[in-house]
Amino acid sequence: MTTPHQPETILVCVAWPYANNHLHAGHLAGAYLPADVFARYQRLKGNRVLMVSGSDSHGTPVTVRAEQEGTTPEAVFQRYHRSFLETWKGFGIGFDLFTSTDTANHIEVVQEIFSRLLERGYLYEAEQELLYDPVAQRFLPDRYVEGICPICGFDGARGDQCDNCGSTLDALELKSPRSRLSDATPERRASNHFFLKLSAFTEQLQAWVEPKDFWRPHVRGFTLGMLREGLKDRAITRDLTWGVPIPLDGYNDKRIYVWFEAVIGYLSATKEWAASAANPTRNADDWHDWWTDPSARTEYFIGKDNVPFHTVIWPAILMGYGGLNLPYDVPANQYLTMSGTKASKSRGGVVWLPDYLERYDPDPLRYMMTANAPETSDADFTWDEYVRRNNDELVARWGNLVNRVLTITGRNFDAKVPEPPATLAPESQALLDRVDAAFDTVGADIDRVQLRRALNGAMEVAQAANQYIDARAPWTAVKNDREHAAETLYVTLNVISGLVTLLDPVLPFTCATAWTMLGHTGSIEAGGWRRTPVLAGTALPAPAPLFKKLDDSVVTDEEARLAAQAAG
RNA sequence: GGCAGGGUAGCUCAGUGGUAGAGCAGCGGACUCAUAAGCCGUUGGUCGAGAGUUCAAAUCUCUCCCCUGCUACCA
Repeated sequence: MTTPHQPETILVCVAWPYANNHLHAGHLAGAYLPADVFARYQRLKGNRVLMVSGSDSHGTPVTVRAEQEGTTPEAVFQRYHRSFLETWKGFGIGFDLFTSTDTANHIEVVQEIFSRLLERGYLYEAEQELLYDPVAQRFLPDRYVEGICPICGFDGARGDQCDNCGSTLDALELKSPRSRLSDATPERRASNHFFLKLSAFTEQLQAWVEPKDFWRPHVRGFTLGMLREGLKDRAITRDLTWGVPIPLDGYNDKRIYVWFEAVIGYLSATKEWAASAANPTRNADDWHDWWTDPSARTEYFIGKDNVPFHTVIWPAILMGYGGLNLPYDVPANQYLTMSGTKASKSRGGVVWLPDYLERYDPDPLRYMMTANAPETSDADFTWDEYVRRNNDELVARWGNLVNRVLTITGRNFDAKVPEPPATLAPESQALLDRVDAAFDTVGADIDRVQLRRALNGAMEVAQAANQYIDARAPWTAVKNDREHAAETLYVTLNVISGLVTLLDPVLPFTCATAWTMLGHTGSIEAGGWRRTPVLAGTALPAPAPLFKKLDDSVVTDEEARLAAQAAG
């Protein structure tokens, strides 16, 4: 039983992936999957949801990859942008718009924000001394410089940090510095840049974050700690030619840098969507509904490495600009580790998503990553656990429940939903009540982005249904008490119907199949966040298993694949 | 070094003041509709270490140890 409610307006913002490589399992677990589960639930609930993100086409990694391949940043970005779109399709990540930072609209929005912040005195120009690679003819970010650590003497320390002793460094301190791009010795050069006056927002940010007691402890704690230490102004421009141009004369060789510009993508994507054919009203001003109506919720799904940009820098930009909604929540996930090691685009040893889809179905990975999501601490992915969850939980507990009930009904009741008695037995009514109540509890969990708990709550109902069936043994009753069996199957089919909707946010592909096997027409989403009743007499199509049981050889095969990848 | 998160059964993890929990693995049992799945029972933990507060602490305070991440020109 769900209570009627006013539809909410919710913007689901998801991190913008660097378009410099394919996506791996860590991306999915960290941001894209939780965002999609959340958005699917909100749509089922009848809320007005817009889910946006896009490829980050700028940034050093894209440029570096292009140089390594002897091609252009545009070509690199285009290639991986297409890969991302395929990945979303394959895993059912339902963006309303997945654009990129390489659009005229985005550039316009970024420049408008830049100009207003400059006008208001939140940007200022100052000179800074940087390392320049004379061979590659580029200024070097700290981490692209290597040299001898001034603290421990380790040769191979990066400009930002020494991997040997863990010290935080300034690239200018390194002894015998060399560029990681060309091996050349970098030279010092002064350059003028625009700085964002973050220091001006410390108190305002503190007052904003302090009451957010519903934020995840690691997100809120990290943010408050950072504010306590005090914010330093940051340069938001770079000496580059690939990026958003500065909207002033005389800065042709400089660009606005990604960390300032990419977060603005949430706003520019909303504007792009509003003006596009995807918006039913075709009213370009609709972006206001998500950004200037204070009742709208904006939720940001990101990995923990992205927290400062979404709880400090982006809010500061919004405060400086004025009149736009600040983030409601930033449910950042921790990391997904691969058999104990951190997933990394560069280091390998990861499960690449396009590769996964060539061999397996999307729902089992969606399930596994929701059940074991890195919500409070890092979570480990192992193929052993993947196979176990698939076989024990999806196949055995849930898929088998559907299959056994549909099979018994098909064989004994002419493939039609049996007629229940006028009054249901107490245990029958209790089970139906339990499913209906789960819509409130599971829904509340998803709304707070406690997806692990939500999924667990739904799966407990599946377990209760198995217990109910076992206790009432319809396979026996069908021979000596048909009415008893009819009641059991009628009730269980209805419980399954509820479970299909409860599980749909996590398992959209298999739930769509199960939905039709229950004789329902239309979409699950149209049915809403409630148990869609299965009516007596409805014809049931022939059932088929929802999930495939996986052989243990999957574990050894995939582990060998990972090992080969890490070695090669 | 600083900051943050975490350290609970063999494994993956719930559990923020009131007699230690789930799933899996192990062991035993009853059933047989179902992808040999499902169900019942059971073995197993000095809740990282120590001290403190309390009638009572996994849960609050302090110290220490270990793991992970961040430390702001990677985003």
